[in-house]
Amino acid sequence: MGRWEPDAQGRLARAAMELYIERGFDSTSVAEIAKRAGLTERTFFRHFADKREVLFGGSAGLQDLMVEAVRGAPKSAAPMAAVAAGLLATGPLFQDRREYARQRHAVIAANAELRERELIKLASLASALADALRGRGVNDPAASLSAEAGIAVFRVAFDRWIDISNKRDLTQLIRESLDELKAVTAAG
Amino acid sequence: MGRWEPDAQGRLARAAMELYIERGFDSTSVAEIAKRAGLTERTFFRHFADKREVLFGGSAGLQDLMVEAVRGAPKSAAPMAAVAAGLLATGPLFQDRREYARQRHAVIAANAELRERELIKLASLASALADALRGRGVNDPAASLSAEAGIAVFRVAFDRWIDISNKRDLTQLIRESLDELKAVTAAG
DNA sequence: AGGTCCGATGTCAGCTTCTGACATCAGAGT
DNA sequence: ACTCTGATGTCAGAAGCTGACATCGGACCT
Repeated sequence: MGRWEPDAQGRLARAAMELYIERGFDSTSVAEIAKRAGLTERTFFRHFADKREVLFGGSAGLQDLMVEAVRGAPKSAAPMAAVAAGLLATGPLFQDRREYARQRHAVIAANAELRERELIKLASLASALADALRGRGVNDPAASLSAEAGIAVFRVAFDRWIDISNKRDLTQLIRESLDELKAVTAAG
Repeated sequence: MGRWEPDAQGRLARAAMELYIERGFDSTSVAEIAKRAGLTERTFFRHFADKREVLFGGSAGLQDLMVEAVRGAPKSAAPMAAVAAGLLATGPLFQDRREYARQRHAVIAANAELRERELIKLASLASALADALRGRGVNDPAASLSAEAGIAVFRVAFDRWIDISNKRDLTQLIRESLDELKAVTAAG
């Protein structure tokens, strides 16, 4: 046995999530999170840059996944098709996590600061996607626009997937939203 | 003469902008801003919800302008065409403010918290646009997608307008970006 | 075995952002 | 004159976050 209980970061993340759900994000202090995890406030800030970051640890993985899929798309694929490949690659990642996604989504939706953080993560995603497209030889502004449009599609599809009345799977919803975007821009 | 110097809010905003430019956003404290404006810290927070909000006071006006233009678009206009009308309506508002826009943009770009705040303002804009479209009888997800795509276009066009090497006017850049989006989605 | 070093955590002191509660007082309205 | 309002000041304090330094089990070396 080590000097401390193992997985400090995991314990902090779980304690934080519990408290955010129990009493809301604003009403839980870092001191409380640390206490529940059996650690100190200072240690919390060694594992997470700030109180919000607890909820966004997974976003780097999502980004890598999308970027790899864009990179791996057929050379002949049009920019938007490559983006579509990126979006669709994330389906499996969320496959069995709909309930968790919904809880997390509820916590974030209830708080303006968290919504801000989520938006910047998505912006970072869009930026990474645009970079990946440029790596495929796509020029700006086509690269930026395709990436931004792709993220918009992802958001819309994800929100629909989260929606309680909706039982279709994420992949399908992404496809539908892509088609909708195509229809809408063609008609404008 | 009143009990206090007039235009407290304006003085605070100017003092803040000066300091943000001089020493960066992070390195200026609210106490300093208030001191330069000849007021107290507490008064700053009566005029601005937080330290960031100083830079985003105008966004409500922008939003109203866009929404009105979407509402006023011809009944026969397709969703994306109505959005385009909204975007193009903002051209005059920025006509003679390119230098200010550039300074403000530089301050925001240099700081993650400010970028977060900017993103949420744009998201609010997208949401208002989507509402306006629904008011025209456009259903979801077409309304959300058109609005999000419109904001993406606006961002891309605005960034290009800010770009020092670029002398074209905002309206023209918006038109070009709309066409690019159309091309890109049609090809995907 | 003994010694040394490392890295995760603790402790403490401090700054900054932001809020609530209450005081002050010029000017407007009566 | 009297009151009332609203913008500002004053004060105290919670909470987020950071730097500096201490602690000490375990890994690694000799």
